[in-house]
Amino acid sequence: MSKREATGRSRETIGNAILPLLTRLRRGAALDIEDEAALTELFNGSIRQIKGHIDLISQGDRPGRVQLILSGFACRYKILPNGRRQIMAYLLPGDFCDLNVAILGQMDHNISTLTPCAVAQASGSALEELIATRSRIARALWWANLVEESVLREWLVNVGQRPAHQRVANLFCELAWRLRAAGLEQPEGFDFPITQQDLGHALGLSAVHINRVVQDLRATGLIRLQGGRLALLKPDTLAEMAMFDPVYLHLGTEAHLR
Amino acid sequence: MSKREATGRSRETIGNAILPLLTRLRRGAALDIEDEAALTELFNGSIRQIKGHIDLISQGDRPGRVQLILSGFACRYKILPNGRRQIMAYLLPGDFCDLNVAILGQMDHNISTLTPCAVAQASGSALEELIATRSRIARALWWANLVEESVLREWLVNVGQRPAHQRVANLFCELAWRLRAAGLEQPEGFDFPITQQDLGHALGLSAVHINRVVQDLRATGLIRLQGGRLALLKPDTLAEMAMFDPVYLHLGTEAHLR
DNA sequence: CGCCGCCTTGACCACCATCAAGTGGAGTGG
DNA sequence: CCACTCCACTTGATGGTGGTCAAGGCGGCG
Repeated sequence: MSKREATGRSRETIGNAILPLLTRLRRGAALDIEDEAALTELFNGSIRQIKGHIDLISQGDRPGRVQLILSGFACRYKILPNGRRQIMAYLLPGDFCDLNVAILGQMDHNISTLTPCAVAQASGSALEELIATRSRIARALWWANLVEESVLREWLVNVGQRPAHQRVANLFCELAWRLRAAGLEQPEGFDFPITQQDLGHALGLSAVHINRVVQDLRATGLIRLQGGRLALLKPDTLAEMAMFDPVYLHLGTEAHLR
Repeated sequence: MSKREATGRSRETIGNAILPLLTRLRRGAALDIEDEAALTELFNGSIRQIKGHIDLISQGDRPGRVQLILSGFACRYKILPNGRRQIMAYLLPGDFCDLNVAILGQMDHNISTLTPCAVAQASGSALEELIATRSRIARALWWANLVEESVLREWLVNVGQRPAHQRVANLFCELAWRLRAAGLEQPEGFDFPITQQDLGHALGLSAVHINRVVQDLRATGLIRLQGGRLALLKPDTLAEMAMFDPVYLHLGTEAHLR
């Protein structure tokens, strides 16, 4: 979880890989064709293919660039002096890694890949200029940031108030809804490459207990989870027992699973 | 915690009550005299005195105004269908209540006072104009928002990974550092009007257990907590046992307690 | 083929929730 | 001035949720 980056770097065109970002921003702000072109151009041409379990940026860094996940899963996390680790967000395609560091000045946590990822990067100054000159883009980025904060609040509720089985079910629902919204749903469920260890670190539970809960959810026919794929077999039942209410995801009214 | 507001409303001048906000924003962004005057003017003239345990804004609201805490304590919270309550932030003087709703469009949680509060409000459209025309102010507000998010991340770490006594100690440290930074420190500690019930709701612990932990902290001479006042008797020892590292508060390098 | 990471299952027990009863101070009304 | 109420704090007893430790199975990859 903390090898330092030693990875391929290539000049590919970004192509459709920017789509998850654009479809998401469209929900929250009115972008015109030029705005979208400017964003696409911003991240075009500097794409890196990064292996799993590599740090993208670490606490204390003051980078002059901003990174965007194009494919794969990543996470924000902190490690305490006693070695305990808390994951504070899962980053899916279309999520920014470190927009905040451009404003805050310094990273106060780490970001690492969970799976192999394609990551685009843009220079901080180019982004700053876009923010200064295109107010719609500035607003859209702020909006995306606020949605992330909203998700974070719900995670705190989850860890603070819900028993283990509800926590796990809730996270499964959230990821399913988000992946669907990003257009990453597939006939037989979703790619789900997160280990039970990493689920535990996100939910404040031990890997052993995650396993027992997953067994239960399987036994009651609510989910199928095997071979790195997750399918919600009874999304409504699962959402209800988890007290999952997708409002906090700010996906808009049209986003429903079934 | 959910009476609806029925409170005095008066036309006072804001005077020095705006200072906690300005001193905080100065840490994160360069504001000139005109910027500060514009912010002061924005909130001037519409100040409400609100009693304790009154909702300032509720989930689902779409208000056309933004509220700022001038004095007193408030909190963000959510209530689950089963009645459990999670506090997601304590709001101190100088904190915005609902800046995010101006961008997100809809509140996804509630805000209520914990004690009697003085609250200033500004119209959303006036704020929007300020953001559009004064880029330094826009940046400062975004910065304040990101600091809040950083605090939220640390709360998740706290609830997810730390045992009860560290959680409590950590929260005490955070509030002491923040109150000191806001200029609200007093010779004999701080005003600390938060009930043990509300501490529990913030930390994911029962009020009974909070009480036992507080007893321990008192017995070991680390804190004094009585009569609505809190004093950290051995700040360094407390911070160390709590694994408290104030970096996440983004107070700047000068902010140390002793 | 052999190693390594992840998943799985069992045994044990600690931390913390819940329930319950009692104390004490502040405010109110007689 | 005193009874009364209300709320926050306090303390004890009991039990459950979930952590820790340990060992074994299984699949992927070098």
